[in-house]
Amino acid sequence: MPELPEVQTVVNSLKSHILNKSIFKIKIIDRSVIYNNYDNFHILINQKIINTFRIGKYIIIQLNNNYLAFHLRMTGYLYFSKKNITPKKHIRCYLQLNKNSFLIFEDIRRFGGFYILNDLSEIKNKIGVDPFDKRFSIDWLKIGLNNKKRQIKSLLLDQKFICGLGNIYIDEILWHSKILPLRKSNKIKYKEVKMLHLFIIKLLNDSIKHHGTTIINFKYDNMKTGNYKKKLKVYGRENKKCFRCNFLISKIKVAGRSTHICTNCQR
DNA sequence: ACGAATGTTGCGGG
DNA sequence: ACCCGCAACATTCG
Repeated sequence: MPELPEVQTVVNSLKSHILNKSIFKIKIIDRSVIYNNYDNFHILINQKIINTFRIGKYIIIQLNNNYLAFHLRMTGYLYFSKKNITPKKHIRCYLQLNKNSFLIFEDIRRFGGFYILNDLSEIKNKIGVDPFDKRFSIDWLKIGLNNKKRQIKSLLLDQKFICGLGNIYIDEILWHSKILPLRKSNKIKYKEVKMLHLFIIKLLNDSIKHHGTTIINFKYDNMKTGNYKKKLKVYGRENKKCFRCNFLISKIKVAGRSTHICTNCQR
């Protein structure tokens, strides 16, 4: 579920609670939550949290000597709590920061987890350009799209190309840009690239302002949900009227993912 | 009641 | 290079 705006929302909500606190205790309830280095996790004890930020869809927690890189995948929920409420069913691990401070990771489907890293190169090497990076320009996007012959939606889903977009925002961005998701990336015209570039930035920013989109599971802080769902134009609106032309929105599969389009005004 | 679907990613195979 | 299907897993929907 969580895409860039949801991940940013989580980072923003955690920051003031966890910054400058040290790790006092680590409880791993489900071993599969650590993507690497399982045996080493005790090295984190007594390290201080000196920063937290986002890279792509990763939540980075910077410590004195290491980084934790959390990925929420579909149903991850990372939040700060003043109480230890670990008997809850889907809690996979937690960090106790001090007597009344816990950083808790819940995950219903158990796909999420974190890496323990010495530096961020491993993460940076496996993802592409962030939409808020200076490198993300119209010309860069044009070259990147036209160098490949992939379905535009499939390419936008590829985190090695652009990191942070996912199924919901891609449907929304393509609707705003009036582009069908099945179009080949090398056939996208300059004018369309300009639209894509504009709406990628605009929709992500708008969504961050609304604390992201909650369809089913996404939560941040203490059970708060995102409000951007109200702004969605196509996602989840199959058989409803297109806000631009009143044609009925249809739902198809593209790149194996549910995809919402207006076949009248997207070309 | 049971198969399908759910916002993610990574892999193997054609 | 690119596309597809499947896998990981738990829950909900039709």
